[in-house]
Amino acid sequence: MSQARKPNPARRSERSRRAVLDAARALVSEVGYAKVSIEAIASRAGVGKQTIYRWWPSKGAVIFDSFLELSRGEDGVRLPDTGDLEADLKTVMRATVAEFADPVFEAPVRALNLEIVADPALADAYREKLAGPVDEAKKERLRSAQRAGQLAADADLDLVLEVLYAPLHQRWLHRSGPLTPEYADALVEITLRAFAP
Amino acid sequence: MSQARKPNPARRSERSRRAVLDAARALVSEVGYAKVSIEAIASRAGVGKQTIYRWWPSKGAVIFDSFLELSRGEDGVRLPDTGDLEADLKTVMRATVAEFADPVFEAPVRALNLEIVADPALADAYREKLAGPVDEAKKERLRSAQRAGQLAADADLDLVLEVLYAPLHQRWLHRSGPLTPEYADALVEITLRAFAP
Amino acid sequence: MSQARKPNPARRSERSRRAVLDAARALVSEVGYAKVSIEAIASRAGVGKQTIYRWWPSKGAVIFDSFLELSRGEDGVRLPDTGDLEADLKTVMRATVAEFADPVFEAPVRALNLEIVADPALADAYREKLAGPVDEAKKERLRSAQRAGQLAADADLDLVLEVLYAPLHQRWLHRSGPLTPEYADALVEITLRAFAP
Amino acid sequence: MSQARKPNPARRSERSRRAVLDAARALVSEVGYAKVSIEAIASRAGVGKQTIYRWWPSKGAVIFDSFLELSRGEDGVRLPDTGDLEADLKTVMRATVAEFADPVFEAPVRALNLEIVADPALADAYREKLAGPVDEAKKERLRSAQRAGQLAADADLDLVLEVLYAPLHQRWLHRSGPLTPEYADALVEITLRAFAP
DNA sequence: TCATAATCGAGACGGTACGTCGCGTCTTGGG
DNA sequence: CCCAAGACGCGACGTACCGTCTCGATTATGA
Repeated sequence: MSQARKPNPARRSERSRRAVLDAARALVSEVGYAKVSIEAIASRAGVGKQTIYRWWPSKGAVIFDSFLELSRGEDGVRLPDTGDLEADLKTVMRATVAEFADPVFEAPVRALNLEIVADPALADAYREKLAGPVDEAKKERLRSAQRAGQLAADADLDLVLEVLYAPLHQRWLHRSGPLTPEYADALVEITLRAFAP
Repeated sequence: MSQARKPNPARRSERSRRAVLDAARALVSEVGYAKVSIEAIASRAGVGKQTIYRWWPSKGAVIFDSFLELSRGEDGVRLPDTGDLEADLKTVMRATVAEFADPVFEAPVRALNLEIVADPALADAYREKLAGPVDEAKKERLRSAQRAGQLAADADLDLVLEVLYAPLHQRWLHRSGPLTPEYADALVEITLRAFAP
Repeated sequence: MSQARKPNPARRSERSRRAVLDAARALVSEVGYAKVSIEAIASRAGVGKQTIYRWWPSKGAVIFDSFLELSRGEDGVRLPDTGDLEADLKTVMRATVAEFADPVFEAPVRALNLEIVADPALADAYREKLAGPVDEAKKERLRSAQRAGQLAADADLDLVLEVLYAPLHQRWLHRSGPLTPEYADALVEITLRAFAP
Repeated sequence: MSQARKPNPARRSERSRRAVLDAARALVSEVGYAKVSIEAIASRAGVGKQTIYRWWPSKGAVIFDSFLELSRGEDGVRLPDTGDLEADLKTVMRATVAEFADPVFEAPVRALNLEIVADPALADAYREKLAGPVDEAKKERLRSAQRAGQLAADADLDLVLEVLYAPLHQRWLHRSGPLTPEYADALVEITLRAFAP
């Protein structure tokens, strides 16, 4: 039998790992997700193809990892808490809108979304590693608001986040409308009205 | 100069067109969007590859067109209007939830979403040809509700639709939570509260 | 049954015929025999592909015909007859050598030879329509020499021509040596010695 | 710049090389030179197309190589030397005539000639690798005859070979006459008369 | 301390699909 | 009925990458 070779992570070359992830990120920005090939990543990284196949199961996984790498060290995300929920959320939402408007984020973030839609395993990893911590921070802020009586005490916080963010994400993904600060504000106002105490 | 040989649509073979679209639809269902190749479509359709390249710019466009074809004749979409907005919306939303739960729709609809995210041109076509008419029907129902005083008269109807549907779509796309009738109801209630007169 | 359609030559368009042959000749010179396509000939000639397929059985036949066309009117080829066979033959052979050295003849004549080697039907046509008349003129000169006692009376004239020309043709076809006036002379001398009375 | 990826011959797979050449030879015999495709060779050889393109520049080169392969080990070609030049040459020429009459040789040898006429590089390789050694053996026999006073001491041996063989080759290539033992004899006699001491 | 085993770069391999070219046939509309 | 135009099914082209598979040449322990 062809023994599912298990490489020994202890011997893994850190230098190669970084080179691969850096090359992956650069290529996604330059040519777009669909046109990135493992061959190109290996070549750009100065790495043998086998080294990639040894440590990652798919192109999507490599690129996903390259995003993960970016967000390392961003631990302890924390939302502003001035006591004024509406103001705080508008600050955050306006920042999100601005981020999406940045063309530098366009290619990689769209690539990330493609992977998530296409691959359930990556979707799981995304929720756990990337979205999870951020969502938790947001929910923490919402809980603080619940304690302050600015939000229905029995509101389903996951649902609140969906109502708040999903319209924005969809509009960006589908390019179905402009992403403006006013739009950010409107989403906050609507959400707060929907989940008012 | 880029030549851009323009085929003469008058001579286009209707038989080939149908065969290609049918084959495309079948293959997406059978093997999934990513694994469908133009070669396979041509072969299945009993058509030369050139015939596909002559009339469609990309695999995505073929598959997109195959969806379009499905929804032809569905003109005059019309939402129920019993006078009770909440009940009507819940009916519609529950139906939507059920549709998304149907494994037969899984592959093609996910494929459609991948195309839209990846290709602006297809996103435009989607909004105009597929989403547009349906959205218009929904907005018609909402306008009726506005006249009946069940919805804020100044509500931005596009926004209402986003708040109503985007959470559902996102949950499905990201597989980030269960799609239940209760979830459908919850979205309707929240939306109505947010946009109450 | 699919009736081997027999076109009516009476209705044939002379204008198209010329255009095709001219285009064929031009293309062989420009891109070489192998790279000439019927599609290109038709396009260059401003003629429908069917018109070519209607009147010629193959690409080779078209190109062959284009050579035939060139040699029309060259009727009554006649070799010089000064009474001195050796001098006359040297004149002719030197002219032949010079012709082969002309780069303008290179592509078409090589193409012609390729056709002849590859296609027995064209080889027959070649012998009958192109080589035949010329060979007959040569043999006429040789017969005159036989009468003058400069050549063995029982010499097989076809064989004489082969000994005279085949080495030259082969050297040119295989590029296996230089084609010089001295070479032409040498072939004449050898042949005359071989077939001396 | 033209990149010109150079594969590393050290890593070349001998098994693939043989399989390709064997397949090429078989296909030429079966369907004829013109109808052999690289795709068919690769498929028959159980080899990726890229493996062919990596090591050979053209279909002609593959097929040519397949002939070369056949003649390996045929080193030390040597003509009979009974002391009687005329008898020896007739033996050899009759054998050559018989060879050309063999339908098994028809397709491949004609293919070889087409390549040589069409491609100067292959013509060079032909002269060096295939014709060269054989010609050298023939010239060796002729030198022996010169020493024995059966041939002019100052005869240009390349020319002798041309006069001897070119008529035969041409007759076969152009199918312009029958190849009989008598024809072989006649060529020998003529040549000996032409180059008599 | 050194052999020894895994990882590394490189890249050849059998394949699949790409997007293009040309084949020979067929259809359309004009003269 | 011929003609120009050109769409059609088909087959092959030469290229790009896929994922697997050797190759030496470094490492980096653990005997």
